[in-house]
Amino acid sequence: VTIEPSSAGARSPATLTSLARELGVHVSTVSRALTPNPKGVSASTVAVVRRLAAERGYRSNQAARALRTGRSLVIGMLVPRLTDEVQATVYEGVDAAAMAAGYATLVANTLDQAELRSQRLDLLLARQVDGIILADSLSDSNVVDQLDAAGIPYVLALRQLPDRPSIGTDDLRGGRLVAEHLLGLGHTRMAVVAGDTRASTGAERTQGFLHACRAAGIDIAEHLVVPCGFNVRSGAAAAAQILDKDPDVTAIFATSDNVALGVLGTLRDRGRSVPGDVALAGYNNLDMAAALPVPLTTVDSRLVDVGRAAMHGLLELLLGRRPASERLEPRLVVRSSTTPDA
Amino acid sequence: VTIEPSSAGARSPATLTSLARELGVHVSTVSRALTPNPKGVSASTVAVVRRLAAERGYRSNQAARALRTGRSLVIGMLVPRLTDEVQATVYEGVDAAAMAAGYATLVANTLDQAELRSQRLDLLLARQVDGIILADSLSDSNVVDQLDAAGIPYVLALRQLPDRPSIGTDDLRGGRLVAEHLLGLGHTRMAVVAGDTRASTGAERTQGFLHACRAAGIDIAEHLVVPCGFNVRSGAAAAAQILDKDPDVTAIFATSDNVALGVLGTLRDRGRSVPGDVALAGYNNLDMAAALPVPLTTVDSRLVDVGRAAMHGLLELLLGRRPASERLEPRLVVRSSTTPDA
DNA sequence: CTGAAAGCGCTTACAG
DNA sequence: CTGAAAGCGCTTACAG
Repeated sequence: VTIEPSSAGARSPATLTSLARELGVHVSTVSRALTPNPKGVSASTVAVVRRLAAERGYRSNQAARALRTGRSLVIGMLVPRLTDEVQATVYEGVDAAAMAAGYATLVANTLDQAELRSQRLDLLLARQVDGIILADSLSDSNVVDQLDAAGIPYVLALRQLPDRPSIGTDDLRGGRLVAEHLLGLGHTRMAVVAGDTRASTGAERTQGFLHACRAAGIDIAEHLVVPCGFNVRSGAAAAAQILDKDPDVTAIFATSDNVALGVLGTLRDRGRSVPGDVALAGYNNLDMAAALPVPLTTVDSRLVDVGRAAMHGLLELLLGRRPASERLEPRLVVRSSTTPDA
Repeated sequence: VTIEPSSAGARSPATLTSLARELGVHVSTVSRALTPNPKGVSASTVAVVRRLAAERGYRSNQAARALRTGRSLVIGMLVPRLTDEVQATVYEGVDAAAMAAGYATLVANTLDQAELRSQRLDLLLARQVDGIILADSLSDSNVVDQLDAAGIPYVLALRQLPDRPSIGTDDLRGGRLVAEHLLGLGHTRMAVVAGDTRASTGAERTQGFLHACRAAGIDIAEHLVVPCGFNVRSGAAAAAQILDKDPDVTAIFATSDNVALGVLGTLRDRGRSVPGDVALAGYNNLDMAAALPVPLTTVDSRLVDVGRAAMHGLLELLLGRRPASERLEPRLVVRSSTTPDA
């Protein structure tokens, strides 16, 4: 079979049928020859078919494949907001693992708003996603019930919910690590900027911190544990509230680096130095943390690993197995915002 | 027609055929009744069909629709890396506009690597995307030629290329705004951390800056214009190089806020204060810029608007019209990193 | 206004 | 090892 030079772009895209016609074989033969591990086709046929397919720039039509097989090879992911580097990093892990497994990922921002969350979920389901990764779970969110009812496989990432398959880091332990570090430096007058406590991340990091303090005989007043949104602005406001209530705190734990950055801004505005007047710790170990004028002590929450593991869990689910929920080990990263000599 | 209570989740998902059977009408009638603006169907039929569709939780199968109509209602977007808040913000604009128009967006990281770029492009094309937004163009990238050859509509966002449809901000002007600001403060000994000069953003912001300086009679030595990757680490290294060559620069312009953050770290390590010893300006006006211990002077590059406009341009293209390339107006945001009293 | 039919491109069980 | 057929769920031009 001689192959005509293809007049680039002009002709309509190659299909199994067009290849079959050109080769004088049946479309089903072409289809078989093009599967990853062809079986029941002669090696020579495979070679000829693949050569022409490459020549013609053939690309399998995923819509047709999806319709026929009932699997779209697309998974959906719901995140609070992708401009948050924390979320974007988890997504990076998900996407890498998804691509490696032949899946594409459709992400959607839900801005932690219930209405938007269910609207975007609907859109994902209409797109026939094979499964979903939820990185935006809040204690009051009900999308998991919708998913259970619809029978769509899903895995929670980063934020967990009781009795649901989920992958995250051990946030209780992460909070404890920070507490032990600050206690070891002699701090007793401490405050927590807790983040969104409807998210298990904010709640458990805070809880782990408070537990460890209590175990050391230090009780932290309730009004010095201030919830806030997981962003710079909201962190700044929460810090202001704390300093109004107790201007003499010597250490602040923020449950995310972005929140810590907001706290830093407020401390600056109030003329308090870090760590001279106030020691400050964040969480997540974003790139930004190391680069700040005063490098930030924080906890590495292994966000790419979380994303990758969540996708692997979902793949298990898609194969009909039951993946175990996992809690990865967090790691304390000590820098100058808590210890000047770091 | 009475509607049986649906046994949630258990039964297989509703299709046009299942609805038609249940109502005793033809599938084509159901299809027509469910289009946004039904024509050639009686109002009463529309009502009955829609009621049952809602009751049964019917969702149009997008794979089937795509196969039949030849349009997937999915667009692809190539970005260097979504963990860069700049890119994530452009994506947010694209996604918002896409969703409003009934499109889903498939994003892919290309890490500014040619090989990965063409691999991910291939995957997008196999998914039958209707069009593509390229936010990762470099002067040496050839994917646009591939796209031209394949006849796929595309729009460049943020980074431009000669003679291609593109939406961005006026980076020449943005660079000029920074130069005029610094010149106005009396600086003459200045340096530029240029970012990736294969990207039009890095190249033009730098060019605009240098032009304005030259127009004011200030020439900046070539070795004080240092290219780097658009990230914190690389910005830090470039700043070190600059300070090694001229320890007495009084002002540095970084073509992105992340790069500026890296410069800040190096200045800290060298014991130089900002703006006392060195004035520093960034670009993009990320949230982080305002929160830094020394709030950062920067240029608002209207990233969400860029994303939204790029998607609108692509929609025009999909309708067969030729959208004009656009350059949005940047805006200088002065903060304390250049003027202590700001 | 409604029905009947064709067909988008693919995969897969069934023959031979 | 190859062919022929059916069918995934939808849309749309064509009849009536």
